[in-house]
Amino acid sequence: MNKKQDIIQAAAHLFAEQSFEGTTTVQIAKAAKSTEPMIYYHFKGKDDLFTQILERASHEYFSRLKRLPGDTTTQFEKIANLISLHFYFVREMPNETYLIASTCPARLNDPASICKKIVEQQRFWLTDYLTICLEKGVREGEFQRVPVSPTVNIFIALLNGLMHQRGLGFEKVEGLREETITFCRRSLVKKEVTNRKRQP
Amino acid sequence: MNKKQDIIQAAAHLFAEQSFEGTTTVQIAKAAKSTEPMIYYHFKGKDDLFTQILERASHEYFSRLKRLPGDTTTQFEKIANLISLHFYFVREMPNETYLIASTCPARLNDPASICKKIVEQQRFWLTDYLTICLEKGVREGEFQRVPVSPTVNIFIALLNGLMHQRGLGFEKVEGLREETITFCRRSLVKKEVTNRKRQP
Amino acid sequence: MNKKQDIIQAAAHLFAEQSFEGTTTVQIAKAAKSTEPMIYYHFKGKDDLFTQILERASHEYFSRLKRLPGDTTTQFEKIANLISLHFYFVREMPNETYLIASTCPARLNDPASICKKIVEQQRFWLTDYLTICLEKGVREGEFQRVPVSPTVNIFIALLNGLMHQRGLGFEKVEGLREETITFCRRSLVKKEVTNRKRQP
Amino acid sequence: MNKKQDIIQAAAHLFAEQSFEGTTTVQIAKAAKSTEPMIYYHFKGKDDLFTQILERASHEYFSRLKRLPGDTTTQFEKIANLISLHFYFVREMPNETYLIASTCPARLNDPASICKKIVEQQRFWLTDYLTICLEKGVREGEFQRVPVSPTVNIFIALLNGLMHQRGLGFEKVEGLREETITFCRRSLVKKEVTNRKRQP
DNA sequence: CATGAATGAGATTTCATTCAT
DNA sequence: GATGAATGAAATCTCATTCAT
Repeated sequence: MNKKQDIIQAAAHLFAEQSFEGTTTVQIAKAAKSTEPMIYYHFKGKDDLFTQILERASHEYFSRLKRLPGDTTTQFEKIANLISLHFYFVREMPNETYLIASTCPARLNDPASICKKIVEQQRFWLTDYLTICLEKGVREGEFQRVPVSPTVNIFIALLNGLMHQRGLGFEKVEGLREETITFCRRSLVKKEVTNRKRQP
Repeated sequence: MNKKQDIIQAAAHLFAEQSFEGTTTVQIAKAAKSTEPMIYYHFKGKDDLFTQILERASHEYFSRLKRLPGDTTTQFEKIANLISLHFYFVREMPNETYLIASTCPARLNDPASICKKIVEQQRFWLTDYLTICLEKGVREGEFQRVPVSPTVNIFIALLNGLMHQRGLGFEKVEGLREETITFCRRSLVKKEVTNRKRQP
Repeated sequence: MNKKQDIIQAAAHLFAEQSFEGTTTVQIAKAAKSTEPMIYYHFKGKDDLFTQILERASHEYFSRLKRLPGDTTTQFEKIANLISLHFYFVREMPNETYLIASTCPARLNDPASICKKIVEQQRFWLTDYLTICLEKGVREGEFQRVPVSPTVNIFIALLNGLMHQRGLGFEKVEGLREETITFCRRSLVKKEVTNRKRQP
Repeated sequence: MNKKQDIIQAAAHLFAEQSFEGTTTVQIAKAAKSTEPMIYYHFKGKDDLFTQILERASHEYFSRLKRLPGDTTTQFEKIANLISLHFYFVREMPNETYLIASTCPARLNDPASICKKIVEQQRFWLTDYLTICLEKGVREGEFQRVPVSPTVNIFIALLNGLMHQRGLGFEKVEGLREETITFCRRSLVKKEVTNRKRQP
């Protein structure tokens, strides 16, 4: 179980850095301090290795999404949690995040690929989660009167952009998570409410 | 000059869909209804073809950035223009946008690649543009007191996310551009200012 | 069209000598005085090359079978013709004959293989041809009262055995074709008839 | 001694079905419900396993040949016995028969292989046996005046064809053995003799 | 006897690139 | 400009064999 993990780690790293096709099995073997046949001992092939990496990563990602608390006092807290989750995920699994956000969209044409499944599931889940938040928040007067559907998409784009941090050199920026949340709060939450909360 | 264009178009499309490494010269030739040797007649090689596509695209992108008006009445207008520019660019050159946003980050390790140049230049330019906007806007009381550096990065992430529309299935969403601008305005521009502007 | 023929020739020879799996593409390329990629230029792969060889061979074989004259004066002539045909075929296309007779039966488990098709077609055709001959010959008093079905199978076994000459070292045996025919005539054709024919 | 037998059985079956080269040690191990290292515990290697299978089979085959009664009343009985022997052998050891008849001829080029030994020995033995039978039978007036050498080869071809039953779908044909003998008797044995034998 | 893991050698296949025409 | 054929280099994958336990 040791070598297999090494291979997965090495491959995830290389796939994220060089793309799936741009990474050779020799490179993976070398990076994992193993040999090519070992890859084929543990995996059915390069595709399978890729699939397993993405399956692990997406499993972790979606299980985190599902574990998000449903009983927050405000709707915005839910959105803040969602943003934080993505920041933490990027930090803990940078390679995997990058694979999901970047490699997957490029592979949507192959319907057999897990990529299609992941991207669709992610889109569906985020849309669902955000739609409910926004509708409730607007209805209950917590949020401004924003049009739900486009706003949902703006959030998805933002989260997706944040998942690309690795390629954008955001690692060193301090306080980005908190500020992203604040940025969104200012846009969504009604002024009066915010002020009242902060003033006392 | 006809065939060359065909090749560029075909290649841009395939590179965006399958990544650079995942696309073969045979595929390009076939998609361009031409032959492999023709590719080598017009380009030095696959790398050169890729480079030329990105050069054209980035040239267009940066020249649009540079043509952004510098004499707007408000700072937010500048930001709105920047957002709009990205929406228009994505719509007009979807493949190229995708290449810049998605393929490039994966190729930052190769220092010879234009990718590095483009990504760095883009990051530099956007940072510069947004920093000036935000500092001025904050200083002049148009914007709320946002911390400049993180906010700049949030914008970059958002723009980057928007450039991935192709992979996110945003094509059908109506009014996304306008709503993105509104979303950012609500977050940045001081209420009083906005209200004053709109009320009279 | 030159190199392609060379490859086919070389491959047919090697496949017959060493079996399909026992023959490597390097060997084929070398024997054809060509290179491995050339094989893949002309054929989809080793399987395809094998398939094309067998298709050519079986096409030739079956078209010869179909060209057998139907208007012979005696039924035995038909059988003699069938035997001769196999001798000539073995002599002209020894490798291909060997492939059909020897490689094919070993590949009957793969239903996608042409092998299955060829073997079944051959069996069907020979059975048909021989059954008609024998039934007619028996009915008309030319042949002795032989049970048709087993006799058909004996002929098929005999023809199959003759197709293995290459592996049995029969090349040098003189007069084998004629004697095979005579052997079968003696067994099938009624004495009186034979005598009458020969005596006058 | 249990596992070793399992391996031999599994290997014989697979070799017959897929050829030696087309069968992998993993397949053998799996089919024998054992593991690869077990194969190497019992055999020196794949070659050795193959050799042992063929040695057993050919030993059994040749010892049956040698046990054929030499004191029959007629020469044709000897031939009938030879034919029967092959039928029984095929039925009892179908895989092994197939290996001898089909795999061996394809491996005649490798002089180290037992295949060469078996094929040559078989050919030699059958030629010897049949030649003596035929010469004696002709000389003593039991047989018609057939040319010995070609007729020997016809028999060898026929026996060889019968050994391929497995690949020809003869399993279901009833009475094939008896009819094969009758077929040959009619061709060889003088009418008068036959009649005399049968009439009283 | 038994097995999971490992490996060197080599087989099949792909691909960017070029040559001859 | 254009193309069919060719090729060197390398990528993916397989497999007989062995090691450590």
